[in-house]
Amino acid sequence: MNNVQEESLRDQKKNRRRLQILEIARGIIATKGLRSLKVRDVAEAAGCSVGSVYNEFGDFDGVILTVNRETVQALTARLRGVPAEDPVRQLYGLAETYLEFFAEHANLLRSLFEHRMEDDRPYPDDILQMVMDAFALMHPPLVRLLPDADDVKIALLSRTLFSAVHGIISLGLEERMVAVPPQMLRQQIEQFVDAHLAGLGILPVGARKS
Amino acid sequence: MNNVQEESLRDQKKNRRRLQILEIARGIIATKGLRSLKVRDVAEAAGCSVGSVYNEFGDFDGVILTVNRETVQALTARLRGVPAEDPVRQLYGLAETYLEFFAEHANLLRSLFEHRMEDDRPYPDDILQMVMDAFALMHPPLVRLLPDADDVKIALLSRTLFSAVHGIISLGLEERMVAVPPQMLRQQIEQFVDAHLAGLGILPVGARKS
DNA sequence: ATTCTTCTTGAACATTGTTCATTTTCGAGC
DNA sequence: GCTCGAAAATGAACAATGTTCAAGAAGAAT
Repeated sequence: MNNVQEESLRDQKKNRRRLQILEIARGIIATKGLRSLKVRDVAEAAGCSVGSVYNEFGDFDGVILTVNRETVQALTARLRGVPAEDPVRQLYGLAETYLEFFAEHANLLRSLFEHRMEDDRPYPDDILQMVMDAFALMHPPLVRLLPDADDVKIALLSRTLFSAVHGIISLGLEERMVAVPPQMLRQQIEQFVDAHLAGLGILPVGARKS
Repeated sequence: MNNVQEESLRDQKKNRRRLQILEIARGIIATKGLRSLKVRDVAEAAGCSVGSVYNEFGDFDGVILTVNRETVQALTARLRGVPAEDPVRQLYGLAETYLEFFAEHANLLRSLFEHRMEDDRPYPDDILQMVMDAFALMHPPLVRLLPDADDVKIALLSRTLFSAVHGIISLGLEERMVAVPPQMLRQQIEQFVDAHLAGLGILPVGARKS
């Protein structure tokens, strides 16, 4: 069969509109929060009817989930860009990059972590898996730093450590909680990772100041 | 003036109904999640009209916020019950008690941390303050363990550490994320606190095993 | 050009938060 | 006890928003 997608005019329009809807939805979530996302607003801004949104995404959750999927993809791409030469620096870098990304896209991240499905339908597995994979990015550097440790334990440690960083950042950036003044967050994160690595018997980065 | 509240029949009914509404709303949130909470369901279960719910709480957010307020109060009460003899044990106890409480009332805690107000109205200050106070409960034991440290730094450390524990627990208990197998969470938390305290130069609890 | 398939539309419907004129209930003064 | 005014309760109506679907439009196939 001929897989050289000779895209039909119909498909072109469909794809263009799909991207447009997503861009608009993402913009609304990012600027005004998930709770302000309304089907009619999206449809109007995209210049189509509400029915088309449903045609394309099944239901409104479908739009949200697609945005969330792209959010975690963007996050993963950013995290993968952290240099891996030095494992300790890599861990710092992952935490700080997560902080940067979260600060830039706070509402998108909240949509990813806080959105609940209607009824009790399960969250799509692929998104869960991608989040897990992102949180597992601390695994390789930890393996290098703790070569004698059990791999399963390191996997757990990776998720625990990343979850801890996530907690510090997500609460710290929540202006309503004012848990930590934002300008201090980066420093707090650094000290936190520092102390934790020291507790694991790993040399702090201070010993190798550039 | 006579403050010996001789409660009128009217006030009795009002208070009884208020408590009833809250109990029903809390039950629905706890069992089916915040998203399943509907005015009409609450009103019907409480045997009154929807108007009465509005009379008592202003709007529906008022019901949710009142439940959230009581949740953080209950949490604080539980955390205050952690023995304070030994500061290290106290820190462990706070983390484990938070885990217990979160596991028992996961949906109520999620309502507390994830609920967004309509429009952009601010979250009530008193609730924020109570959450902050709860997260500051690690302050006293940390002061005892780090007597030479700056008090402001310890305050930040307290919130950072508690936020980290919160992150580990909230993601770990999120079945949809399956970040950490629940039965291992307690152990993970223990190891986490352990490593972090060690990193701060504090003797691990192993050195003082009972 | 005709037909067939598919997509689009938007009005209608369903659900749910909110309001408010009316009715009911309670308490105070007689 | 009765009456009256204040306060509360009511629930129908309204508003906002997610969802469906019959009818029409647009593109593809012949």
